[in-house]
Amino acid sequence: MKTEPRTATRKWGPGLHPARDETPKTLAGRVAQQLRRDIIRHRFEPGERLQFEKLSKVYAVGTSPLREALFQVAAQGLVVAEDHKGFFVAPIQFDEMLDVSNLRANLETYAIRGAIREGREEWEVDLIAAFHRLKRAGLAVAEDQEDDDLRTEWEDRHRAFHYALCKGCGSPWLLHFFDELYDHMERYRRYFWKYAERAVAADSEHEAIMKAALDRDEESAASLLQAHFEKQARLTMNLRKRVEKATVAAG
Amino acid sequence: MKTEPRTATRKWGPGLHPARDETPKTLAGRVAQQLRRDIIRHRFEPGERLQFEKLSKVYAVGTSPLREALFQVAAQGLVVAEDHKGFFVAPIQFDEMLDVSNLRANLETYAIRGAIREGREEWEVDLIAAFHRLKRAGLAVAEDQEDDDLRTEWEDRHRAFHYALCKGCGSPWLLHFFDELYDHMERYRRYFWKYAERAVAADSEHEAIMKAALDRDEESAASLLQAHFEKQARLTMNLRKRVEKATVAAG
DNA sequence: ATTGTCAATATTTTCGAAAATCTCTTTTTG
DNA sequence: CAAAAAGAGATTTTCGAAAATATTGACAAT
Repeated sequence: MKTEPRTATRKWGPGLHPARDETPKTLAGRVAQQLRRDIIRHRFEPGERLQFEKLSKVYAVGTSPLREALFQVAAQGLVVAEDHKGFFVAPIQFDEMLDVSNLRANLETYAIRGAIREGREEWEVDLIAAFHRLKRAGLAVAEDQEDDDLRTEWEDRHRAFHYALCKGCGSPWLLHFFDELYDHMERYRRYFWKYAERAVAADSEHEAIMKAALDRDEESAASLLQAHFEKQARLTMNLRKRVEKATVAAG
Repeated sequence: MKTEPRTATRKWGPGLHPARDETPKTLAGRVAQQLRRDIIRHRFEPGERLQFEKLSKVYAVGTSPLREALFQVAAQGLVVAEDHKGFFVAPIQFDEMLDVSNLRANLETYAIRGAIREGREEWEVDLIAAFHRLKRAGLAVAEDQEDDDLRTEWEDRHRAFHYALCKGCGSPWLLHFFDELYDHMERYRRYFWKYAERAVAADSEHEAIMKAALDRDEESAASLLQAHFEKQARLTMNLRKRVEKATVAAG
């Protein structure tokens, strides 16, 4: 016999994504993480060209790991790749934002239903904890609406809350899509920070959703969550004209 | 002025995926396509190690494009990447198959509802055409159940039919997830060909779904589609024990 | 016998330069 | 003068070798 075929240690589920918190052990992975983060936080302009020479300096890596990182992020849609032409930061498009929002609404209501049916004690505990942390962050933001670090903390906890809601459903694929979509949504939300009144008034909605979930009331939880998404989308679209005016003026 | 910032030409939507039919202009893209195809068609064993030296010869490319291709496919979950350890063909896992199937059921029923509400004439025409092609392929397969080329043709048309069903919803993100999930599902289905009775008896279900869709009957279409998925999942799971026995015996 | 250490080997990862492709300007042609 | 062609320059893509990391097997210690 030649070589005993080694097989993958990781159990199963989509992708290579190193479980969001893990630190990648390769340059390529690290750059991918940074790049993702930097795009979400608008360190690059929407549609901006991502040149190798420039990025090589910014991230202090050679072309190989950079290229690999770019492909990873492109697979997620935060970067757009065009053969022989290069890579570009994904544009900001209102139509896409609505698409992402609608799909999230569908996915998360589906997930919460599953979680309510199958979620175990651990799910409940994590959910309550996540809400508590979100609530605290919301209060902090309300006190100082200009502090971007506080807002970032809120953003992280907001993601964690929604994730906790979905987690009990036990579908790795759904959670994978959740992550991909949430990244885009976060990017859009941050884009609107610049223009929106700084207000975090959604905590009561979050609380109501959580309570319905803990009561194992599938219908209430699902419809509250759906309404939550629709309301946020509506609020955001109200900003549309203002933003478009501002960007036109700036460009 | 320095450089007029070029921006991406592609409008928007997820990813780099070159619209499924387009031929990539780079080696990396071409290899990614081939690799995807080869994994779906089981030219590699589940869990098998994908070594650079070996793959370099198989696809006749250097390490750079190969590596980039691997990352692209890994982002989709068909390949699993482990830092400094290499790449592996995704394992075959029944739990995952069920997960994929359930999520597809949710996504496609959601899509068909949207399509029924918003789909235009073009959607109807494409759908009818796709069904007709699928039906023809089904008849061909029924005549010679051993011919793998016929089966492959059926498989392609089956994908096209489901895609046509969803397409009218007008959500690029949903269609993107559709593609990713379908690839996995096709891989699982092909895995079972080895063990299953060769029968393509689902065409009547497809026809019923299509008719409900064309009648713009959201509820019927959605529940028929849901039932379609559940039935297929049930049938497949019945094979589970047989397959497990076979693989244990082989290993 | 089992565990631990170390060196040797195999493999992945990264770099730097060559090749291929695209972009933009200039020149030629109708 | 407009439009096509050609050439120079910039950028991406690919290759081949060097560096970094994992794996294997031998040998020593408990």
